[in-house]
Amino acid sequence: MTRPRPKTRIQIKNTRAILEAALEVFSQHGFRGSTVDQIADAAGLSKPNLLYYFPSKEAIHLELLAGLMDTWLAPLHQLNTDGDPVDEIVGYVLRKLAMARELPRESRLFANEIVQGAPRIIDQIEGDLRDLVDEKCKVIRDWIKQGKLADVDPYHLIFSIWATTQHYADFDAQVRGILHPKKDAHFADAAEFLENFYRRALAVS
Amino acid sequence: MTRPRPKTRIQIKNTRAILEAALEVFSQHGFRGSTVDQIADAAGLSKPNLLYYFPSKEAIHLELLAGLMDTWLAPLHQLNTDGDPVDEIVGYVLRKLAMARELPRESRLFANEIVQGAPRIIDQIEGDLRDLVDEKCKVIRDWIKQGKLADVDPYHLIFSIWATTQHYADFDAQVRGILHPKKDAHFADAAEFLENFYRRALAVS
DNA sequence: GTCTATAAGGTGATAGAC
DNA sequence: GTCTATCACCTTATAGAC
Repeated sequence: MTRPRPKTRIQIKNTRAILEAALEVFSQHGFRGSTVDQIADAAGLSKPNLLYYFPSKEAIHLELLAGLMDTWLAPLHQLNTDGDPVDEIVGYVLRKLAMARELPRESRLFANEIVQGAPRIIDQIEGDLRDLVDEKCKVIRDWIKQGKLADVDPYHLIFSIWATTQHYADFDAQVRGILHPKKDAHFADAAEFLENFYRRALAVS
Repeated sequence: MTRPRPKTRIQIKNTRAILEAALEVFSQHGFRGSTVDQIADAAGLSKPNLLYYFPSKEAIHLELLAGLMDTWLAPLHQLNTDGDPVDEIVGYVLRKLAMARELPRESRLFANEIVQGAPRIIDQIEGDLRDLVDEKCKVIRDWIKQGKLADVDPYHLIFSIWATTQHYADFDAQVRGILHPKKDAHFADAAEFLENFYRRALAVS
């Protein structure tokens, strides 16, 4: 029941192995579709041993989501008030696209959770995430007022950036199915498309 | 085992009730997260009675996906070679957004399936869907050659349209969480944002 | 056509030996 | 800390009465 406190090297190693395995399994099958057995196998532990480290399947899922929130929000955090507005937005788009390429499992973990109504994460969405988005939307509004950016709704701009970039991680199976056998390394094409697209759409005319 | 062939009124009614209930349940919890019990309850039938109409849970899921493919593809089908290119693309965007508003369950049904690797639908993606996309991408390429549209990769343009519009259905929980309590009817704002956005990005300069 | 009852196997979690 | 064994429950699907 009580989790081990004074962490030995082996405890740290096993905890990490469990979280890594859980990310792999949860991102692929969703919470309900994943079994403790699968995670234990992937982590190289027995089921009871895994449940010695975490009290329940839900506890693993929660720790994963909470632990990844910072990584998830980092690219938006970096949006810099003092930079060139269009460059800043494009930079955000490209950072987010890089994250979809490098951390697709993390993206799908969140996608699975949100598509199903975000039951285990709604508090974080209406907390840290909303606060950060509100803050950055004010910055974008200022840029627009100063005539440095086309007049667009900042919230829907951010939604569009999330949608277009995460699409390449979350709907990877579809993207590959459509592009196959034409293209393999489609991320470079996506980056070029998105950069040009956002530059054209956001430039003041 | 054998499904009823000469369909009586009650059989038609029950089959429809099952598919309607299955759409509700599958779109909310995914395939693995849904139980036959839930679907039977939602359809107002007993579990054995439901399994008299469909041989298995998977059969219901398959019939749902196959039956919705046409609806799913209709907005892209309507893309008209002879229309004004920018208007045609914007029209497609708005039809797709309207579909996200009016048929969010259908959108989430596909989203759940694709996020998890599209195991039960990959053939349709690499079949009908890919053929249609290939066809329409040729049309878009022609428009670009004729100088009627900005030079963009047509495949990634279509991906961006899917992403930005379906986002409002698939990630509804997040959109509401961010916008709450500011806005309720955000679809009108989304439509305005997307129309202006695609017009600016696609106009020849 | 619809029901009750139940088979058959999976699943989260625990007990207790080592 | 880790294991084997097991419990209690859930879930898909079927059998057979009505």
